[in-house]
Amino acid sequence: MKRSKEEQKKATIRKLTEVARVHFSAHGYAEASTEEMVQEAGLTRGALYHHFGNKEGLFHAVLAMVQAEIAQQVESEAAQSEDLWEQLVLGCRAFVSAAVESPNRRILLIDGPSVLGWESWRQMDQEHSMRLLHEQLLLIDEQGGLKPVSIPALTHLLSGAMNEAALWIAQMPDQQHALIEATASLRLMLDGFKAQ
Amino acid sequence: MKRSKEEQKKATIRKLTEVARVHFSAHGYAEASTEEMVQEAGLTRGALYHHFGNKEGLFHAVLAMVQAEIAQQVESEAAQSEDLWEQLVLGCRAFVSAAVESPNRRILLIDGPSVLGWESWRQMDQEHSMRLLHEQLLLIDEQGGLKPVSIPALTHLLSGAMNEAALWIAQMPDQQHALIEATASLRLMLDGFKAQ
DNA sequence: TCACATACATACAGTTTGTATGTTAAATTG
DNA sequence: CAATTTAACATACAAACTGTATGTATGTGA
Repeated sequence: MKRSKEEQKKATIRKLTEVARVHFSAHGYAEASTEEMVQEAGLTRGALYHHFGNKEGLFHAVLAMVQAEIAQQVESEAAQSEDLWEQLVLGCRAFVSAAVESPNRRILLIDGPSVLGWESWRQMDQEHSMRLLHEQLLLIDEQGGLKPVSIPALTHLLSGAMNEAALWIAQMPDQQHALIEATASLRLMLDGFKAQ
Repeated sequence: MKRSKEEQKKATIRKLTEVARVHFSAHGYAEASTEEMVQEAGLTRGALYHHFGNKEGLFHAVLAMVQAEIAQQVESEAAQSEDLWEQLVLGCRAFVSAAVESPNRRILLIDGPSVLGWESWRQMDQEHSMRLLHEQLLLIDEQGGLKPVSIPALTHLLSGAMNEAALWIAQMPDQQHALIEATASLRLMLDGFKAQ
């Protein structure tokens, strides 16, 4: 049984990120021990530092995975409608739903900005979910669907609102109901920007 | 020169929190060394652990100070108007302005949730700025000023939007202009909830 | 096939947090 | 007012953790 080096590498990276995702989301970045993670992955810390440089590098890779997953869910959910505005609402709800999930929440919303710094975190977001939000708002604006407003400012406000919504929902006893309430509020919020 | 123990205690706590606030906001929680902080305060780590229990306890005290300061600024700014709705807008702008400031931003918005956990952080917020926001929304609602909406959900959405706005503004080249744009967007956002 | 690169493992050093113990001065009490 | 206690620290130490330097084995290209 001899795997090529490339296969080996891919497998190691995947195993480590998967294990790390669990530890980071369960215990938080600071409390997640590199030693415990590599042991659970059947490796040593040598492998971690070889592939990711340091602990932060591993976290970065995990966050990238989370971001990509969520963005994909948002995109496919938004594609359910033909109407630009309805796409926006569907995408927003999909984002909140995905961000609430425990394998994502802490990594994406709590530790992400703290570990990588807000600017790095934001840049990653720009390449995933936030990009979708921004592009959608631009599309709507092009068709005159928005009141005159700074699109970047609006994008950030909405993004922040949704992030907080996810964290709020996560700790509510009835999450399903909380999601409905948050979505309703979000819809009204969006209405404020709609050109009549 | 003999100070009473109570005076000594107060002075030590104040000195430590002040130094810690600088270190936490400049380097972040994880990179702020307890040894460096107590040295700069002219003490040893014994004093820190005596008064605050651990590093997290010190951070908690610093964050409480930051929260209290900001809440006071929000409250006094909102008091400039008689109109409930205008008070809300003024308070929101004051909050963003205060949260942008570098002695506050990282501690309040980046490291706070990560270090204390979102629920503890949120609970502290509930006792300060967020309480003001929530009460103001309730007041407006009592007078029929709001569309039918879940006030808690709305409170969180707005709070999240403002937090993100502060982080966005902070890294813009022209912060003054960014604050104006964010405030304008926020006003539209609030308009979405206004009963006509 | 032979030199090299890659994917790790191992060993070690440096830092940092937290705790346990000691010390001094103020406060309390008999 | 003397004796005792207690609070505010300082000091010393243990444990954990990250990062780095080095070693090794295996695959790969010339």
